[in-house]
Amino acid sequence: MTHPTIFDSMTRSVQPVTAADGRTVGIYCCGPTVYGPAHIGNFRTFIIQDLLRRVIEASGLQTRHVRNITDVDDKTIRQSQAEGKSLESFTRYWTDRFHADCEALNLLPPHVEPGAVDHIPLQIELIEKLIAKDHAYVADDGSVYYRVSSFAHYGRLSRLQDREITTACGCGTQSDDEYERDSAADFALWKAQKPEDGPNAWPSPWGPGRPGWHLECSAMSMAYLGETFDLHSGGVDLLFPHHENEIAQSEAATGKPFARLWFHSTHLLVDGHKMSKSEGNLYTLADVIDRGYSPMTLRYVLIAGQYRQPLNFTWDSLNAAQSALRRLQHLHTALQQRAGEPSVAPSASDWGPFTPVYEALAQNLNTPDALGKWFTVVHELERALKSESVSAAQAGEWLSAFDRTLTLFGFRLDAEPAVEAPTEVQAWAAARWDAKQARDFAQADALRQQVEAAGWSIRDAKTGYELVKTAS
RNA sequence: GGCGCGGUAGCCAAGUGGUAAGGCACGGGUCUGCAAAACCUGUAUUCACCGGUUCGAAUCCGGUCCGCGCCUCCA
Repeated sequence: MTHPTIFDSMTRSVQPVTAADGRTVGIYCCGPTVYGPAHIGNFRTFIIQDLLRRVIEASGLQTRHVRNITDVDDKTIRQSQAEGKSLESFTRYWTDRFHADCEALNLLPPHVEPGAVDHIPLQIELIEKLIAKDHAYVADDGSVYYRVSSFAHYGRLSRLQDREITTACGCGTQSDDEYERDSAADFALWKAQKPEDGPNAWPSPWGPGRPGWHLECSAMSMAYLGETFDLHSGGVDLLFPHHENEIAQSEAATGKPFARLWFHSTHLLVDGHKMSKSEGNLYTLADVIDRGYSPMTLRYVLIAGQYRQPLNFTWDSLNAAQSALRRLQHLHTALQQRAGEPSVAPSASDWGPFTPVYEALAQNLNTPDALGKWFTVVHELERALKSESVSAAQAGEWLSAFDRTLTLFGFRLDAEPAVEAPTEVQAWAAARWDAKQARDFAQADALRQQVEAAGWSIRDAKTGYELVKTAS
């Protein structure tokens, strides 16, 4: 079976995903900061990571998937203060919301999901190591900074040569609270408590404060996956400075290589521009559902582009995805009917006719290619079911291979929840059926129009009819 | 300015040297009282532009134009 590969940002080349121990691939994904609903751009990254994990597991390797929850930083503190809530209850709420969205999108739960607040001592330990090795220094206010100049490899991942903040963006002036640093490129490992932080501070050898953002990922990834682990992942925007800083912190502290592979997914765009909280053009899963689309439809849209290409989100793309998904659902139903009721236990080791689909995914997670190959097979099976006499056993085999493919993509083909039509619409439809049976087609057509004007359409079958809500 | 990604049919999008996958939409057909749904079927002599290499290029090289991302919190 083809071994999965991905584009590694460090070497800028496609590399095989391997387990250093030969069995379990350790994966660390930078998770959400829980101060509001995650947007669909966040979920593009999480879904791609989910897909990667599924492909790795399908290839025969195990995974250990760690994804953190950032539950303390400027934004969580500021927002919880503004709402008069404790940081804990505030982040608890948004963490629960995040989990609900993940479940709806059929994301496999990480094996470990550590939160920054629960790992403060671990982070303090890491800072102490860095200070001891002279990679960090304590500022007058009790903050601790990482000395970027002390780490020779700094910039290797992002390839940004000039670390000084003196670029053309005109933001060369440091803000007031940054004067403590020796160099503008240095970043905070520990932030001393400020009045606006309220009670949100933890004791440390340098006084009360809280950990810097980059630190939690270094501390927790190494704690749960080891000082050197297999794969580190996140959105491209984390490449610099977040991941660069993680490398600096971790490798300076341990003297060992940090992550063996770096996996980054490109941004989701809206109207050709990056979707982000600061741009104010973000959509959430709730927005998508409000417009009448299922979470699976969103999952399809977010998978439809290769992860290294920018993907421009449009509402029309959801329509296309919905139609495509319906076709899959249809084949599934047809296979089930042909296979008969007691379907054979799936032969879980065989992709059957869907082998090219797995192959495409294993090859640098080429989702568009995989989807293309998938529909080619779908078409072939549809034709076979229609024109040839496919045995129940054959259909059963195809069905189990198809189900396996669905799982590989992470699609759940739950039947659309049946929506009850209003009683008056139901009455019109019933009257139309009677008129049709009486061959009073003029009356039947008039009633059909009435029903359609109300937003419903009638699908006749041999022995009855079905009411379906018209797509809005 | 530095670093990086990209420009393929109406839309989305594979394809990195051998003669353009797939999805959506649209046209035709089967079925239907009519429809819908479903299935069958058709649709790019051409891959931003200009040169070059080659028997052969969307694919390689050089140049031009355009879009986007990062360089600052950010998936």
